[in-house]
Amino acid sequence: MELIVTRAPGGPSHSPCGLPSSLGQPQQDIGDILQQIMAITDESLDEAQARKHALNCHRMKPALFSVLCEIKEKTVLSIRGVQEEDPPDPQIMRLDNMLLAEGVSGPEKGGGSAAAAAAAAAAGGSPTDSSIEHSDYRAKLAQIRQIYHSELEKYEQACSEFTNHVMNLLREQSRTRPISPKEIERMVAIIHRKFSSIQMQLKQSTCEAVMILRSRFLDARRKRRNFNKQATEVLNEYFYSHLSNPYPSEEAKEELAKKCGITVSQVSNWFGNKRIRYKKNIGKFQEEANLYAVKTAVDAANVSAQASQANSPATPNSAKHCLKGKDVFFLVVFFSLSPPILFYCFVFYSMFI
DNA sequence: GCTAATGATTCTGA
DNA sequence: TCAGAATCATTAGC
Repeated sequence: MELIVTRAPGGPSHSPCGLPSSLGQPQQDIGDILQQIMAITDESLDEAQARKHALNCHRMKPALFSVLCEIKEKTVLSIRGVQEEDPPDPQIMRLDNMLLAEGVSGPEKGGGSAAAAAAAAAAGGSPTDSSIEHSDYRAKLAQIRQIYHSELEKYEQACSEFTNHVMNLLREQSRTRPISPKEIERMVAIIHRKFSSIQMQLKQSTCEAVMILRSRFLDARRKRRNFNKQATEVLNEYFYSHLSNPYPSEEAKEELAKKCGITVSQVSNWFGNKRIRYKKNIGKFQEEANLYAVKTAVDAANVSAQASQANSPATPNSAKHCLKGKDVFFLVVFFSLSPPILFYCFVFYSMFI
């Protein structure tokens, strides 16, 4: 690098801009200009503007600028290669994929319908229940989506504003110091990187919110629904009619599940709970046991009566009604008697029918 | 709001 | 692996 500084022949001792045009020695001249540049930051804004203007008009400015360009070029060369393009952040990619899969980012697709449906099935709810759950889930997901997009828009706007501001500043500064377009690009990249870390936090928070929503929705215990009356009756009938061995086989469980409109594991849970609770408090369940014993007996009797009726077509309908009246009677008797007597009553009832 | 009932989960032992 | 036991969380009735 060689800097040739020449004094304007016969020129004034001060430049038209008010700066001393020379100080006798070229080196001293350059040193003075540099000192003035460095001092700009310590000055007030108005003073700095005036000083900037004066420096821009200084006759030594082009020479100094070219030197700075030369130094800058070397510096940039030395750091070139260090600032390579960053590979896409795997964490951001994961978050993006998740948000896309959940329907939070990307096109709206009735986000999480599959999750909602799966959760409804897992909870064993009725179709009506599941549709209510489904719409609830979708509404909450839509809320998350809306917040996410509005925040994202804010960040993007802030990022763009800040980038423009910095670019304008650098362009302005490029008049007094050498700033290449590449440097401006690099600065923009740095700003974007900073903003993308903020964006990542937003994405992470959104993912967490979706996860919480999903876990709440999928947590069957939170959304426990009592089985309907018919299902409970079917299960109780089986339980009390197999009281000596209330352990349904897999086939029986499947059949019960089908009858009750619940899953096999729900049937298993029900029998597990029932066995333990019955064992713990037999007295409490005795009445229920009696009821189902009678019900089973009545059903059996009805089947038997229907069979005999089929064999003797002359039997009048009134007989059937009479039988039903007796059923009621025996039901009353069953409830009013103690369990040991019930057994004999049941035997008597069977014989009588 | 309290309490009993109930479905689900978790832990333990055979 | 399955059943028993304890416990949790929710629902329903008062």
